[in-house]
Amino acid sequence: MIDIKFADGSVKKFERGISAEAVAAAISPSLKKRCVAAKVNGVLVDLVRPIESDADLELILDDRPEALEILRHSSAHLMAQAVKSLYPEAHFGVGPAIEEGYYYDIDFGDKVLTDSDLPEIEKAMAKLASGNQSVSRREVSKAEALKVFADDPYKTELINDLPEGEIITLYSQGDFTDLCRGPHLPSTKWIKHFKLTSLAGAYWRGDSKNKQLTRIYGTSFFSAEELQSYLKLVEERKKRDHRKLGKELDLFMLSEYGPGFPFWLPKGMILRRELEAFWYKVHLKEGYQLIQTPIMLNKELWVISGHWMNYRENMYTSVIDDQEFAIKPMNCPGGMLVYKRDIHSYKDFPLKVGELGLVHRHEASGALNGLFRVRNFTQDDAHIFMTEDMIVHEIAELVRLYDYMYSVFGLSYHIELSTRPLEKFIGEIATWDRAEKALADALKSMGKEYKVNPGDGAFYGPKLDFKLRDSMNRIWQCGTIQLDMNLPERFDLTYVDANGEKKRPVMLHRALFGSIERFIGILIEHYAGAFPTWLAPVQIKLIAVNPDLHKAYADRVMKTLLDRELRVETDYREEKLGYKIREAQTQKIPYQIILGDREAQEEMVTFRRYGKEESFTVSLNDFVEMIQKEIANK
RNA sequence: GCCGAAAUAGCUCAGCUGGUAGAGCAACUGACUUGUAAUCAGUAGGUCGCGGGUUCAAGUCCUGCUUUCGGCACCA
Repeated sequence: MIDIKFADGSVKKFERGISAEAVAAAISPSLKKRCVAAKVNGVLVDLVRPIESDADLELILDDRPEALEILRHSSAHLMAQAVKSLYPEAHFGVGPAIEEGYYYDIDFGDKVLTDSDLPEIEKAMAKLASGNQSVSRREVSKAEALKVFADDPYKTELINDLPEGEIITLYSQGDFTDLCRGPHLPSTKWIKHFKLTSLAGAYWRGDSKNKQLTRIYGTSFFSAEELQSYLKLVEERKKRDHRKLGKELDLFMLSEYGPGFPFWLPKGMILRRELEAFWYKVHLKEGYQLIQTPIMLNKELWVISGHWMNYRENMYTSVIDDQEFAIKPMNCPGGMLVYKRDIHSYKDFPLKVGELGLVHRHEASGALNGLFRVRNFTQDDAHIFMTEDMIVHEIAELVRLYDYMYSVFGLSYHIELSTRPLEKFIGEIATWDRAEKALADALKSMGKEYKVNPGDGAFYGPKLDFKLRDSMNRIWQCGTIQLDMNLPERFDLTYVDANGEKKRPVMLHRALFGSIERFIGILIEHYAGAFPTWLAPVQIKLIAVNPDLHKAYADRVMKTLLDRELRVETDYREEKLGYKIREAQTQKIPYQIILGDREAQEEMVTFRRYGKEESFTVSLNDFVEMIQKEIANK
């Protein structure tokens, strides 16, 4: 007999070699029904794995995130089984569970799979799943595994890469066997609510030098309701797509004459200018100085900065008077020149210099995506020069600033600290260690949680990245704070210390929105195009009930609102009220004001908020006061 | 850049196996004179992304290019 200790601390005796499934069944049949897998001594295993000695046992029920991952992983296997039955020539790569589902990379040989082939695969999956095949696990030697997958070049490659002596496991269901670490569901009967979602090319082992396989994406849930609500979320994201809303709300456009170079339309321009005005205002208050450096600078500058060496393929260049020039992909080299114009004293520090700088980067054509990935964009950049002992305090100041700015938009975030790369890095390891510690200390001093990404820093220094979560539960990397141990050296930046000696300053690059263009794209989707009043391109729509009778009063109201710097549009068309309301609503204008006899007689306005049914009648002055207060509070 | 798909009126889309284009919305004109999410009627609007080819005939088939979309790779 062995002792099984449960998560609640209780201990029970069972026969040696009992499975978690049998343990669950012994407790209650209903528990067994909901069991997907088990954690034995903290290790996730199949439900049917025999437990050979005393162990801590945790049953993984179907409401656990781990359970969903197992379901999806098993769904990927089921899909592979279905594909194999339909396309016997197919060779399989890898098929993991991912954030919102699973995929499998498959080599179909000469056969080109299209979306229209997916339903057939789905059908085959459903048929196989309903067969209630049991899933079995088998441990084999490397030689044996190679024999099983002798005809499968990708699996063979994977097996060959496994360390000698490692226990290799195979999972089988019906006539299908896959190389897999597991764990898996005990039976395919669990897989009921799934869908194949899309098809794409994907490089074998994620390397663009390798052959491209066909990747089939799918998702899977334990209940029909969860699948439905996921599909609804996908629909909602599509509705909020900034490319679609940008077109519908006349914010920006793209032209095939300039792929990746967005055009800002009048309404988008207002949004953009409001955002920038806010940024300028806050940064001036924070003690930043503002500069603007040229778009295009001589190649020699980029040689000094190191960009010419490392990133030349992504830079646009041009020859002017026999001299090679490059359009800036980053603002820092220009900023360095500004710093060097003057002699600096330690008394000037921290010196905070901001720039909304338009940069150009030649992104791969396939990477372009609306405002999210463009070839020219405006970085809300700043460079902070200081002494090393100021780092902790300045980082803390920045985190406080970011915290405030993101909160204005209702965006939550988490921070990731990326540390020194293992190979490609410059400078002394001791300096890196100090810099990394300074970043971490700043966060700790503020009680901020953070995740460490070891080795993920830039070659010139460690960094903090701010990952925002939007209203659709997606993560966007926007803010960044990077310590740069490279440029001050390359540009020979100096300051004069208290002893009158020249010293090397420490420099920080930082961006808060990252790219103004991209951030606006995020805001469009985050707000679903219904911007808060301070950002809305049109804040108020004035609708005259009967243009003939009420236009004069409406014009007076408009003048008052314009005088108060509110953004107003009028609708004097000879249409039914409902028609005009509807249009204002679809344009997501925050306030609609209805003006008719009742309002004209007493200098009143009747307003209705976007998305709300009720309307309120107040004096024009009260309305102005209310909306101005709202705008001021953001 | 790579794999796959797509491009038709300002927008959203239809156009089957080839027979020189169609709807709804928007625009314009007129009627209606409107009180909270689409009043009615009419008019106009297109080198079917661009080039080449097959054919008596191409939006439709083939081909090159451009752009877009879904991914992959990339993202200092």
